[in-house]
Amino acid sequence: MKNAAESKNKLIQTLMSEFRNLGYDGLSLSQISKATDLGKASLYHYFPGGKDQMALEVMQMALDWVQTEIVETLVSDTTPKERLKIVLGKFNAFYECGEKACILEAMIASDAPAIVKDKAKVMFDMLIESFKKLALDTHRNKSEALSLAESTIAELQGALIVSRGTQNKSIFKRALTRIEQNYLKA
Amino acid sequence: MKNAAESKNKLIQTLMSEFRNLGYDGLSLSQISKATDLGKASLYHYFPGGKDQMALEVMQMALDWVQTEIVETLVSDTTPKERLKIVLGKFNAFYECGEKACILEAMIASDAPAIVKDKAKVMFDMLIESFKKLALDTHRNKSEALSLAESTIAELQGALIVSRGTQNKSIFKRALTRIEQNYLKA
DNA sequence: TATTTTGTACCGATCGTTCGGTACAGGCAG
DNA sequence: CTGCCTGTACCGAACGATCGGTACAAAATA
Repeated sequence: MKNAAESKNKLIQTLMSEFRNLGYDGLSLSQISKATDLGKASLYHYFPGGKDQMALEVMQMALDWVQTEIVETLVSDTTPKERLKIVLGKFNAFYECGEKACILEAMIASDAPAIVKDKAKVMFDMLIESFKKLALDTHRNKSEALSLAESTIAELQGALIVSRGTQNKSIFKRALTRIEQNYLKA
Repeated sequence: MKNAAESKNKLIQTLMSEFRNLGYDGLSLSQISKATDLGKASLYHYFPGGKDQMALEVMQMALDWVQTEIVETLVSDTTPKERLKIVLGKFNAFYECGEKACILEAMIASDAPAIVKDKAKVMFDMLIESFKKLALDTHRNKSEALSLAESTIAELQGALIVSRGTQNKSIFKRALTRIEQNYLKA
């Protein structure tokens, strides 16, 4: 059945949304059960490894998304300016203009299992590495490129937190604008 | 007794350290009991309001620190360059070169009580406002000053997360350097 | 019928919290 | 000085609730 993989995908997406809202510890199995309209038995049918596996599969889906939507775009063969614009648009959609938190931050900040945090580390490294490549395509030397890439990811993550904390999503919007300008200038 | 207030201060500092590590949900009363060498019942002597009150008093201490150490420095009468240097040094010390998380982020990311998150919002607003004043003292117009201030706080918060997530504190160090340069240039 | 999916009823552990109490110090009356 | 009183500091034990997780049989689907 083709529908099986699809419905599990939907399931994981729901889990991701919940984890992003509440973090690893903050999200209980009862809440998951409500959010997914599945009894605990059903949840353990799909995720025999329990909560850890749920978090891990959520992270794997996030990793796949980063790989196909962000990394591949950033190393594609269009102009740097265009690559950046596309990627920032995808971020804006994924974070819903700054209203939804980042799953990486949600896991890093809580005391999620080490294996989950390791996935987050891999993703951060991937992101920095691919933004560094972008920066290298805009007349930067290695050191400047690294700094610009790190600045990009940090501003993104930071803006999400501050936007959320102050309930002011224009902060996130301005951060995206700044990131774009950082690559265009000089 | 003057000693009483002092020991409670120490107590709150310990709580802050624990909350920063694990977030609101991740930190249990049993862990607090161990970390403070106080029985759970004793904790309710100091904090009749329970865990909520503990988090709230931690946030109040953070707010006082922000007010006296950061805001007051940023609006003092030395040169902008010097004010910035002092403040960044204090951040670097407080976050232990990027190894310790921010209490604001820890609370915002978890599902802490609304009253706790409100305190975080106040602090974010204070921080942005005072960095904006600093930016206004360096030939910026209002719009640029706001953007620079938001960028400062976002990079700070973001660098903390990325540093922690990748276990690479040089990321935090470079972020501080970038922040400094952002104010010095243009 | 064979397999996948689910509801129900549980489990031990831990959650945040409260109760009933002890130990001890300072103030005050005799 | 003695004996009593009161307040602060603290703790062991237990509370009800919920945690993450399991066993198993009925139900749905193929």
